[in-house]
Amino acid sequence: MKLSQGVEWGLHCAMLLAQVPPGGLMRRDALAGHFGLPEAYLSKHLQAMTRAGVLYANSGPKGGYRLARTPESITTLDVVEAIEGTAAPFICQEIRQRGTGASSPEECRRTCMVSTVMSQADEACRASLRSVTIAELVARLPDSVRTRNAERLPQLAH
Amino acid sequence: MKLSQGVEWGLHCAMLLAQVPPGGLMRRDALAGHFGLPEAYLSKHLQAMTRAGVLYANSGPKGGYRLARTPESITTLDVVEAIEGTAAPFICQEIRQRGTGASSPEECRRTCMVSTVMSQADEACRASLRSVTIAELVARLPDSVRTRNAERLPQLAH
DNA sequence: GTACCGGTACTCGGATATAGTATGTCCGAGTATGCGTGG
DNA sequence: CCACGCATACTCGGACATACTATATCCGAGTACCGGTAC
Repeated sequence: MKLSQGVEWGLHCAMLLAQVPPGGLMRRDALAGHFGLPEAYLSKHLQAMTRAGVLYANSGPKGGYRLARTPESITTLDVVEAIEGTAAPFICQEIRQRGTGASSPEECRRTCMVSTVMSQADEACRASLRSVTIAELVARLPDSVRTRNAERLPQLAH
Repeated sequence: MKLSQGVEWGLHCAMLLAQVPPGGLMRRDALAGHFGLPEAYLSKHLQAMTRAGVLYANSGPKGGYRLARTPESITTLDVVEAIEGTAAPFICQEIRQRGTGASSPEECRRTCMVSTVMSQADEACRASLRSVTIAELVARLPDSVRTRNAERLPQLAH
């Protein structure tokens, strides 16, 4: 059940990219250096976010990453699903239909209660993540951090 | 992020044990046979639930498992935590304090927003699981299943 | 002087090793039973 | 006949292999730039 640490990296990177001036691209090594992360491994997560349509990437000189949409339209759930995958964490194996105490297909027309409860918990978790956007995360950063980024990022981006 | 399949096994076993007549113990092989599960591996999860105080186990002849408490006082969260562990799925590594863009300890007096959001989602998930008890899961089983269990279980338990 | 072309340097993307955890299995510790024995 | 002690069979508990996924890294595909060259 442990959550990948890549989620933390992805969210912080998304927050940082949200603070880059419009039109600016930020290179992979700049992102990695800003947070002290291994660039080679970070690339995997950035790649996943790009595939999921959260980031937009450009190759070649003057290339780099930027958000694919506005920070207001990107939720934390988008980032988590981009990295962890959209598959449900719980997959019912219908063990109620197996073994000596197996239920008949008739009795299984309704979804297994265990599966239902787990799905509800999953949905509650997703709803919580969906309710917060990247823009809101950035807005709640300390003022000093935002101002420092506003000063440093134009130099790192291009 | 994938959830262990042992959770499904544990919940179904807890539901079944809740239907055993009071005072009756159910052996491990009976549980495994009822659901068609590998007995050797199931023992690991039953062991975890016993350690967590969800189940009570008795060794020797006439031994077996029973619920440690009433089905009304055992929540699905209890079972999930017993098997998956109580550790939070997300652990903040404070990458905001690392790298060239590191924030000062002053700016980090407040908890990292990323960590906060993830904790809220985790708490939402737990609250959802906590709101459903084993007794309620059993109550929502099809009548035919409950009656069949009421007939079969006294033979399997002792 | 200008437009075209080729080479070059730089960026991201996917294929490739390694480590840690979930999965699956086995044998040993502990216990109530049942029998044999002695009083 | 009764009580005690011992051997036994049966149960769960934890130590031991294996498979899969997350972690970590590297090199190749693609692109924009820059300089040289021909007109």
